[in-house]
Amino acid sequence: MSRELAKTYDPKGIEDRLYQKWMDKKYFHAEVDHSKTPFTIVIPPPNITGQLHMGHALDNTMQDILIRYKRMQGYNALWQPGTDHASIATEVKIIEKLKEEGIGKEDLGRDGFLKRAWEWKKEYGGRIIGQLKKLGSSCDWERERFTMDEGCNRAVTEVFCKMHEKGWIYKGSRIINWCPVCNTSISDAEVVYEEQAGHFWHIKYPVIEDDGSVSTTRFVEFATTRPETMLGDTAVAVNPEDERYQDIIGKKLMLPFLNRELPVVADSYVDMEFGTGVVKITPAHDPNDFEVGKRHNLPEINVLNDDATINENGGKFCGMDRYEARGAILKELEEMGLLVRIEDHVHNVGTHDRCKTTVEPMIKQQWFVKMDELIRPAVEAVKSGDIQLIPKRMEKTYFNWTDNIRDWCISRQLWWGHRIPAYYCDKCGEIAVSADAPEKCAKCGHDHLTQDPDTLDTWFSSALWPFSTLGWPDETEDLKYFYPTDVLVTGYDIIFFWVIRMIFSGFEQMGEKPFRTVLFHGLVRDSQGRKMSKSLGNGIDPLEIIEKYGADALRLTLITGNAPGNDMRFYYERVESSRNFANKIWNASRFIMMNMGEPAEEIGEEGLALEPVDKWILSKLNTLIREVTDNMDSFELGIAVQKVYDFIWDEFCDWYIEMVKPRLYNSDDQASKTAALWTLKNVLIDALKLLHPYMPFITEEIFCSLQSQEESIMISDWPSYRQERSFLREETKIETIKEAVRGIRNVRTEMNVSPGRKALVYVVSEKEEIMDTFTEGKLFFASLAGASDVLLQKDKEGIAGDAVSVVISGATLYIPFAELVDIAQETERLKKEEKRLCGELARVNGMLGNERFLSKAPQSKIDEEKGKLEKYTQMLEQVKERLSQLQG
RNA sequence: GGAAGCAUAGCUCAGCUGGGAUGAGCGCUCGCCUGACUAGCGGGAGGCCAUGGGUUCGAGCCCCAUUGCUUCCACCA
Repeated sequence: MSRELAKTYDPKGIEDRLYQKWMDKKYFHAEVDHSKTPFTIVIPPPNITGQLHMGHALDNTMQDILIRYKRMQGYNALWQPGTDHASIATEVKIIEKLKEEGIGKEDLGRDGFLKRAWEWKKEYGGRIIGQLKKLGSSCDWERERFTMDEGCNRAVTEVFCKMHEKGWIYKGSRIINWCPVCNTSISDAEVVYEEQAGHFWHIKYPVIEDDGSVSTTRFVEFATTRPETMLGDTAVAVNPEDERYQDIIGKKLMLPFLNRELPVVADSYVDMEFGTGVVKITPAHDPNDFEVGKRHNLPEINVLNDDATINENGGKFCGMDRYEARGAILKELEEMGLLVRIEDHVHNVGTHDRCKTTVEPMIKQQWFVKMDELIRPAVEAVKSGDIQLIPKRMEKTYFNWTDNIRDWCISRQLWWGHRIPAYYCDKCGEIAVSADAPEKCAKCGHDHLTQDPDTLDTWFSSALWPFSTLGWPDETEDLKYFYPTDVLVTGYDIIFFWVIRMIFSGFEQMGEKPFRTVLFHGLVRDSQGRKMSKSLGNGIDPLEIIEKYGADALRLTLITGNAPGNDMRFYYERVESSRNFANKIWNASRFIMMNMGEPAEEIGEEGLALEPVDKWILSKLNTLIREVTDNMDSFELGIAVQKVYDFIWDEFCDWYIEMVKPRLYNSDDQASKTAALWTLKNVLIDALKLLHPYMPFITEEIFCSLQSQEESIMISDWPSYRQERSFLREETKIETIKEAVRGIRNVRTEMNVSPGRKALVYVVSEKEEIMDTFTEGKLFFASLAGASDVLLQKDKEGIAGDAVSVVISGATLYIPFAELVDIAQETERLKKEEKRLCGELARVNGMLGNERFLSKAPQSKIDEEKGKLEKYTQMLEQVKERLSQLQG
């Protein structure tokens, strides 16, 4: 076997090869196994129209980390994948494509259109799956689902029928948001408000006098931002308390153009302070007016067609576009002297989040889900902590929505989606809701019924995702075993669209929450903090990053330096730094393999001549294992990997490997060399395991070449904390050495060691502890400023006082510590230290002298402080002694 | 109008339930091609933790106010 490995790590080829291997071995696959505890995550299904973007990359990296971690811990880990039909997004795309071919949606007809849609799905639906694989996602692809597959369709129909029977799904006339371009109603959540500069048109209507004549002197003035809606006015309202208008309440006004009589009604909805205190009421085109209309029994007159042109109720303006009509109406009003003035006005205009068209509130027959009862268990679950939101502050956002919930408009005038299972009798109009088309009308017996043409909001099926993917409505073993799922990972931006709806659906259909924990992440923004968007052209393609730096580097970048739920900025520099880390591990492993020679037979831990350095790194590793595991259990993914990163780079590479080199190069002591090699290899392996969830590819690649018999790191055991590997004494010892070495390095710069020479540093000390640490043997460390090699050794002759002796080019120098430093500098440093220690002591004394602290603080804390008191007192004494030496 | 978040090194951010800012990456600077790694090694300079009060033995962290930025919700004609 060749040990020749490239000097730099190149993920190209390696990643694809390993992913294929994992697939072949079926490591991602999970089946019901009652001997193991399940751990389940359902993927937020990406749209079939979608391409992998940074948000997906982050979301799926987090899920993969959790899944791989739990899998290594021995859980039966299932990551359930699938895609979303994304009704409106897909339909819009297909229409666009048809447009290029010069075909309209209507030309194809419903069936023809759906055929095209399925072709689209077949062609593009798999694209994003392939991209998720590039990222390393360990989903169980054998279980891949689609929101419009047979099972999900059944789930949707079942839920619709059940809820309809319960009376929680109803059909009704309401003001809904209508998108004239997409030609469909949209839910409140899909409306985005945009601030736009507009106008306030002050208009007046003439009063109809008691004798029936239209007054030429008495008018009522009001202001509007949408003059064209006047065609649908059926009243004018004032506040009942408003003194100014008491005389006209109950009178009638004349609506220009249409000669409709408008009653003046009194309603407390009107704000006296705002504008003129008069509001025109258009029940068919404004949600508030609709309510007023209901209270006063006003007629609802719809003046718009679905394409936002004026309909036959608009008199002579019939056929005009809404904005064209606005101009025409204003012009005529002006000519009639009814336009009083025009004011500039900035207001918020509702637009459709998909196409940015200004939505038009319209009165329509739509299907709704009644929310008040349904939402209750969903509120309770979060309140009681049955479902945990991370970070916790997301609960406020959650309750803000649940507290103000309105009925959910679920019908869409689209073709691509789940068709509503409602059938209308052609003869008597009776509605029948059922999974299968009824043969005849239950009321009149007529045998011809027509299905509702509308489809359901795309989130209706997504809401069922955690259990529909596990087989619901059938009572499957999967469902019993894997449900409820454990964690849902998603962005905070779809908390209303999706998270809440899954929660209430889970409780309603399953009688149980869909997941225990929701882990939110923020948005990935560009380096200037802007949202990545197509229109700005500032999107960064994760696949390009993977291509250039590798999936591991991308994953590490996305997961570090960011707290849950916070937005993050994407920097290429950070990807480079991640890539550099991959390279660092690669080279550390290369170093170890070079020294191992041919893959050696496994050496047992017992009987090893472990030296203090070995015990030190093992002890450090042991602590790391405990901390990382704790962090991951509390979903602190970024913190966990940061610790692994620091351990590998600083402790393992920069210190341990350097300290162990002399033992490897001068192999006179075989037992010592063996111990070093064993430690190198085993520490590396455990570190790789801790890193594997984050950087699956490189860890696997190294793991496999490091030990030929183990087939994969991803099914190896997660390292566990071992008490017997906690070597506190050795830790202290090596930390002392590190401090000494750093100290020597600092003075070294002033020693003018000529480049390319070797230096030997002998350390002489009366203090047994320091002696011991240096007698670890020949400690090698690189780059003591100018010296190409430096060896630290115990001096055999011994010189009083703390000192180092340096051998440069054959000449030996014994340098007491105190002389190595600039006395003025050192004095200053020591004085600072003294001051700090005095401060510390004051602090500790303050605490220990405080009765409230002593009575309230836990005993461990008090002991800790007592320990510090002792330590600081000692240190202060030493500092004082050194100071007096320097000054003396 | 209501709500939430953020303000810590030049930049981007970590700092867990109040207990020493040896914070991290990048950048900058000085010295090094040292037998794993220049995608590297070693050193260094950068912070009255936004402002003003308060609670506490002790505040980056808790409370109040102020300023600036971001986001979400509601939408008043």
